[in-house]
Amino acid sequence: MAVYDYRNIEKKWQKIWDDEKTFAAKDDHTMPKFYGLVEFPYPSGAGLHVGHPRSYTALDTVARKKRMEGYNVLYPMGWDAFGLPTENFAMQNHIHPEVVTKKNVDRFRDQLKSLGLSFDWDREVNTTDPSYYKWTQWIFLQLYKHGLAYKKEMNVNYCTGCKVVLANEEVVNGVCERCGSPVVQRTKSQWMLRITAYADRLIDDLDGVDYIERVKTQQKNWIGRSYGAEVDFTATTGEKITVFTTRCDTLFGATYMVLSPEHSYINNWIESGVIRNADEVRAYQEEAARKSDFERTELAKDKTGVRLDGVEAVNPVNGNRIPIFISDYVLASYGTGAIMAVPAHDTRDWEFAKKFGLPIIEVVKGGNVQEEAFTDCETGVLVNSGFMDGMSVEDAKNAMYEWLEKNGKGSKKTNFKLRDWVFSRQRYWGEPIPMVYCEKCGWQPIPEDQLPLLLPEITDFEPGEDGESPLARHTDWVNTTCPCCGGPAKRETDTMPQWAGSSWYFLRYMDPHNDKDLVGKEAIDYWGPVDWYNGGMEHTTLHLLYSRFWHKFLYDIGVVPYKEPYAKRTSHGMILGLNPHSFVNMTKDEQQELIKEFGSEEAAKKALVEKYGEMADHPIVKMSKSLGNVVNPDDIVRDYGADTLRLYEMFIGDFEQAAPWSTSSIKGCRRFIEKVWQLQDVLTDGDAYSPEFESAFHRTIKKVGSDIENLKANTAIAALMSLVNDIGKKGSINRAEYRTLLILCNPFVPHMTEEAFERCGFGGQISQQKWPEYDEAKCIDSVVEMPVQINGKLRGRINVPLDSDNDTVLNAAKADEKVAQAIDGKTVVKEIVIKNKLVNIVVK
RNA sequence: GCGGGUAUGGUGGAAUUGGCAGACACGUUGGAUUUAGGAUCCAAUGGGAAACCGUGCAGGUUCAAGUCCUGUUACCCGCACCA
Repeated sequence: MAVYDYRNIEKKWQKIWDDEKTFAAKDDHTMPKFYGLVEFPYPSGAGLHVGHPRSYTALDTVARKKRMEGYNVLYPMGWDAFGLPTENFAMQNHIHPEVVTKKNVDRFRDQLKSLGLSFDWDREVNTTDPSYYKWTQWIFLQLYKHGLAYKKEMNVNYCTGCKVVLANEEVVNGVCERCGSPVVQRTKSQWMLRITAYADRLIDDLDGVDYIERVKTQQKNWIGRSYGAEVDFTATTGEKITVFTTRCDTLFGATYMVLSPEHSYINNWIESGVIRNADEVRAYQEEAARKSDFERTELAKDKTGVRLDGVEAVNPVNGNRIPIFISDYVLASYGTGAIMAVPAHDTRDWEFAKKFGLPIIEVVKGGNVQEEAFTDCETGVLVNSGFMDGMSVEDAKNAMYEWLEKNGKGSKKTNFKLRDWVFSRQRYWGEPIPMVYCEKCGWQPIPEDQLPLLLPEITDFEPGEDGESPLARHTDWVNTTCPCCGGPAKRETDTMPQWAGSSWYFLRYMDPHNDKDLVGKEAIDYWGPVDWYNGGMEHTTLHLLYSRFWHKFLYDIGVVPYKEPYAKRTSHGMILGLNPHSFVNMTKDEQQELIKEFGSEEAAKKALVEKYGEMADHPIVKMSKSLGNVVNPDDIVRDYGADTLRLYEMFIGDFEQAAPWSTSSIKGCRRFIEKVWQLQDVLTDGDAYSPEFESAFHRTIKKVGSDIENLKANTAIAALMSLVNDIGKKGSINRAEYRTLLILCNPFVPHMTEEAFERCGFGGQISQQKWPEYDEAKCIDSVVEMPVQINGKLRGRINVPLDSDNDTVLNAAKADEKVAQAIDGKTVVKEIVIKNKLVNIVVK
């Protein structure tokens, strides 16, 4: 009996694949290509998580199948290695981040290789490698030269824990996405990238790519485009106050105006003495500034504000004078920082008007505006609106656009929620920003032939007191000469954010060793774009958006020949763990003990929640060190084998859905692999499928193939298990059948199938074989079993030849004993036959 | 509040166009083998004694509904005063 010695089998084949470079992409550009990509990991000190292999294995099965189908496959891997955790670890342990990074990368690489993933290791990239970040810096310089990188004094999100500025995307519920510390507002001079210049294209070009729908909608919502108009009101002091509105049709209903507390006019008015309640206004402004983003959202429901006493605004369409308020429900950073308030047709304005006793004028008929704001744009009809009376909302908007243009009181305008990208970090372990500041010449880019601008070797990584970069202390590096005038100048000491290197890495894989260009023309013409990119939903509004932006910029300057980096984007669900503090996950004994202790199940659960917090109520949670429910893939590889881990991760459930890890379910996958392995012992001769299994094999080939392409590996594996169960019942398998079976299993179970293929002497390596073909006509058996229903209830089954006509089928059905019994003495009202599928006889 | 998603046995999950609900697997139970445990193999396994009843809940369309329509609830994810 063949012994399944998975440890030696897996070691053996991993070495062969490595030595022979079995999975290296070929230079033959006449072959059809397939570029599959998974998000390269951040090589953390914790090592690989069982979540990583889910994505990697899924595209690995695709890559392996595509190779067997004759594609030249590029399936690369690399390291997104700049970032805070490494720097923090380095600080605590007094080791240079470079050393830490190298150690972590080596560990990750070993772990990935132990999983038998068919990456092309010759194309490994590392974002911290100077030959790589040279090009990251080069792209920054191009952005600068094209006016898309600029320095700005601005309010930024400052993480009190990491002592670093964060992008909007990195702030979650007012706290730092990474460390959870509160985020406060600070004024700092920052490098910014003008991603907003690409806002329209980042939305519109989504139409041309094959992304799963939720990614598209999430990006669209994040970019937040809205069409409207800017309307010029006039202050009684003479200034023009411009507001943005998407509902210019309601202009006649504006009964007050609101400015954000930060609006620039306010200070002018206070200083010139126009405002009579200056103290009150000042106090409100200060209060608003003190509130963190978090508090501002917390108090979202309760509207506050102060009326400016002494100045009013004039509505351009009817000359009405309306009061002006300041309130923090109007954001300085969106639109013009000022709104016209139409309480009758906007919920927030309505709440504010009710609180401050302001008039509510209905201008769109359809609701009861004294009870609640009427915001429906579909059914309403304009009233109290002069020349627009009787129009629909849509028509009124157009009429108003026209009126505004004609009278010079405003114009159409599109606004976005998307903000420019804060690109500076006051940290050491990132790409230096290749800019120099000269007192005489201002900011100057360093000459391209001086790239890469290397990170200096330093030993003190602590951030400076007011959040200054540790590089700022290293004056010998900071002090340099101006590339423009040759005079003394200082280097930028901030570094780029974690997201920089990952914004273009997919291009470098196509041509990783090119020392002249970011990517060679021939390489990108052949390999681009990425055919299939899989990654986490958490990157939708970060990495995925940023990298699309950079790619579009590179397209604009002629570096890449196509507009969208990724033709297809899919996303995997997380692998979750069991919560050891949840009552339902405890053993019966533990539960009994708790019930004894607290009196009842309810009381026990309550006690657990008190002890461990709300989380105790959730049986399935994210894996975390503190809960001790983290599963280490190394343990699974050691105890069950890489093939079993791979098969299990693919079998665990719907790929897009989160799934709880279950170590006991792994056993079933291991059993299946052993079953397939043991079939070697019952092999018989034969160079064609045996008649009894012919249709089963054709069907399975079809199903496994299409399921892999659709990320439905779980059902592909189920089909293979069914087939193997049937073969097991027969007790033998012929060589032709076994050969096909091994190839079908290979994408999921690469090591065992290679070994079995070799032992059976089928010739060559399995990964070099052709993917089996199926014949549609042979997928169906010549005899079909059809269920027979009476009044929709199953009463019998019949076996009839494939494609039998209705009469034959009905006669066979009525000949069935149970069916005949059920019909006996009743009138047949209707007879329905669905060819090859089902019979339903309706009787009364 | 807005946007997206999910709901099927004890568990993870399957079910082309509406066409046998519960594939496949875990777990459980019984049996075989074993000194014992583990491993393996065989059998049973949605509920119910049965008629029947069963896909979050309430209706509807249909010969036929997990799937379509109307209403509703719970949970998850994203955004959150974006004018």
